[in-house]
Amino acid sequence: MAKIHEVAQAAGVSISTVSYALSGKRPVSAATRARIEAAAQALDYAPNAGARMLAGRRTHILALTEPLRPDTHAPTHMAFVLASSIAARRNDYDVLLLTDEQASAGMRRVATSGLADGIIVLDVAPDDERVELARRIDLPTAFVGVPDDSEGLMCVDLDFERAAGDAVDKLVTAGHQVIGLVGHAPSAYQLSNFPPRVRDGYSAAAQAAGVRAEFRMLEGEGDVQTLARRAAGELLDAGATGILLHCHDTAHAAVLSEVHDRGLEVPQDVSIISVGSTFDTGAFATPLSAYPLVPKLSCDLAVELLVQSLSGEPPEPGVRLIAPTYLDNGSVATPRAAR
Amino acid sequence: MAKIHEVAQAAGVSISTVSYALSGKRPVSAATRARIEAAAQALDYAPNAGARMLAGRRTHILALTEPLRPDTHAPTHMAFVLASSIAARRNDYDVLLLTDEQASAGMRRVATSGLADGIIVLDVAPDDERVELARRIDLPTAFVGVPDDSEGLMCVDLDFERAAGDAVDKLVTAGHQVIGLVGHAPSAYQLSNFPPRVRDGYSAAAQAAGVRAEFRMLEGEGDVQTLARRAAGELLDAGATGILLHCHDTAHAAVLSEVHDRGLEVPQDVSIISVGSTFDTGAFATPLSAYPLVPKLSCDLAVELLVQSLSGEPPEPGVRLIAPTYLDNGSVATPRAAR
DNA sequence: TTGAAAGCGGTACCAG
DNA sequence: CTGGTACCGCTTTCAA
Repeated sequence: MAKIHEVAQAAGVSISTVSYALSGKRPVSAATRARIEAAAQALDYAPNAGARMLAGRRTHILALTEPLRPDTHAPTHMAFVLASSIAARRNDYDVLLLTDEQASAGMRRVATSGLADGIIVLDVAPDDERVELARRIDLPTAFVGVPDDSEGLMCVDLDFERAAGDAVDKLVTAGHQVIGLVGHAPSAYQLSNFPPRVRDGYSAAAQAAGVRAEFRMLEGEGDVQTLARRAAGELLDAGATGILLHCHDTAHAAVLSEVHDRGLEVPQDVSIISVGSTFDTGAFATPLSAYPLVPKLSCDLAVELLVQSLSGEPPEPGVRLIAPTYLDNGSVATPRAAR
Repeated sequence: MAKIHEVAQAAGVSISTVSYALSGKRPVSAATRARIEAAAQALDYAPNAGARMLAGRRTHILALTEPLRPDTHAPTHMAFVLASSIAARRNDYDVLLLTDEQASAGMRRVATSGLADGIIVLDVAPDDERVELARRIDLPTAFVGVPDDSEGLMCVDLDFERAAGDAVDKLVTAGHQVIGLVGHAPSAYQLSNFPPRVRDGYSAAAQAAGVRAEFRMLEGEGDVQTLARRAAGELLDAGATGILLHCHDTAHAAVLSEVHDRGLEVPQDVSIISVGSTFDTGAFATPLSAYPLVPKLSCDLAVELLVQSLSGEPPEPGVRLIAPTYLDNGSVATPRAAR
C-alpha cells in the first residue's frame, strides 16, 4: 500500500510527474520515466482506488447485472459472465457483480453512489425492468440481449433470427422438404428474449422457402430427456428429415439418442443443426454442425461500447446484431428422399 | 448524484451533521435527523463511493476470487457465487468479481490498490496458489473450502468427512453389510479439495463399523451417464445394498436408472444417500435422502468472518467445519438380507 | 447536540 | 519536460 508520495520521493521527482509518467497522459523523459517505474515497482505501488475515483472521476469499474433466477441455465450464464469479465479486464476495468435483490435496486445504487463507470446487462427479459431504469440513470449501459422495447438503448446480440433462417436455408438447399425445430420449455419463451426470435426466424425462413416446418417445445410432464426425445420423435413421425435444435445440451443428447434408437443415421437419414448454443456441439457422440452463440463476441462488443461511451464520443444507441457464422461438423446432408 | 453539501444546505445543517446523521456514528437529535433524512431522500442522495473509500478507509466491497476453470461445475459454482453475493449485500458490502487471469493477480491488484476490504476465495484447490498469497497480503481473506495446507488461514466448509461418515453409519445402522460409494471423475480428486475428504470419511467410517466398502469413480471412456451406470452396476454386482453418491446430478439420475433397470426398488432393495450435493435431491423420480452441501451456510459464515475481521476484534484463524445435517427423503431402509 | 476544518491519496490545471 | 497546488466529496477530530 505504498503511496504516490513515496514513489515521488524515491524517484526524486514531484508527485505530479509520477502521476503523469504512470498514466502516460503527459510526455515524460525516458530517463525519469524509467526511474519512476523502477521506484513504483520496488515499492509495489498501485494508485489507491478510492483516491483515483474521487480525483479522476472515473472508477475503472463496470457493473454487471444478472438477476440469477432459479431457472437460469448456469453453464450458459457463466460463459457470459466470464466473457464479460475478460473483456472488462482487457480494457483495464474491474467487474462489480449485481445479482440478488430486485435487479434494478443494484443498478440504481451503483448509479447514485458513482461506484461504476458503466453497466452491462445480462440475461435480458423481453419486458425487462432494467430497460426503463437504464434510460433514467446517466450511466452508460449496454444490454447483452434485446428486450421488446429497445428504444434508445445500446443492445448487442447474436442475430438469432438470421441464425435460424440461415439454418433453415442450409437444410432447404440440401434438399429437405419437411423440417422441424426442437425448442426450449414454454416458459423460456416468456422469460428470455431470444427463444422467440429463433422461432420466428425459423418460421419466416421456412415459409419463404415453401417447406413444411414443424415446431415442438419441451412441453409436458417428465424430465428434459424424456421431453426432448418425445419432441424429436414427433418431428420424425411428421416426416421431418432436417431438424434444428435450439435447446440445452442435455436435450441435444436426448434428441441424438432418439434418432439413434430409431436406427437413423446422421446425416444420411436425418440432418441436424444446432442454433444458438454456447456449448461445444462437436463434442457429442455425433458431432453437430451449428450456428453457435459466442459469448465472447457479444461481451467484447458490449464492453467496447461502454468504453467508447466513456471516451467522449459516445456511440449511437441502437441494436447491434452479430452475424451468425456456420460451424460445419458434418451433420447436414441431402436426405434419401431427394437423392 | 447529489452531494452531501447539498443535503446539508437543504436541511439547514452542517455537512458533518449530515454525515453523522446518516451513518449513525454520533447521536443526532430526532428533529434534525428527520430533516436530514427527508432532504437526502428528496435529493436521492448517496455518498460518493470514491470519497467514502478515501476518507473512510473502507471500501464496502468484498472481492470474490473464482478461477473459472473449464471443468468447473457451473450450477454448483453459481450457487456459491449467489450465496456469497447475498451474504455480502446483507452486510452492506458489494462484490467485486475476480475471475480470469492468473487467479492471484487479481487478488494482488485488489490488495495493493485498496479496492476491497476483504476477499472470499471460492473453488479452493488442494494446493491452491492463493493460499500463499493470502498469507502475504494484509487483507482479511476467507476460504470457502479447505486447502491441504490451511495453516494460519480462515477456512469454512461443510464437514465432508463427517457427512460421509454419518451417511455410512446411517446405512450400517439400517443393517447394511456391504456398501458402495459412487464418486466423481478421477481428476476431481486432484483439482478440488472435497472429493478426497468424502472418500476418506467414507473409508474410515466403514472400517470403523467393520463393513465392506467399495468405491468407484467415474472412470474410463464414455459420457457421465454411462460411467455412472457402470459404477453403480459394479457396486451392485459386488453385493452392495447401500450406496452413497458423491457426484453431479446427472450421475445421480444415471445411477437411479441403472437401479431401476435392474428391477430394484429404493429403498426396499437398495438404499441410497447423496452426500455433499447442492442440488435438490428430493426432485428425482426417486427422491433421495442426503447430507447436502448448503452454500448459504458456508458463505454466510465466510462473510461474517470477514466482517468481524474488519470490526476490530479479528476472529482466530483456523478451519471452521459445518456440521452436516440429514435430509430424510425416505431412500434408506433395512435391506432384505437383514430382515 | 452541532459546526469548522484537517486530511484521505490522487488528478490535472497553471506556471515555469 | 517538470513542479506546485487546488480541488474531488466525505469522514472524523477538535472545539464550542
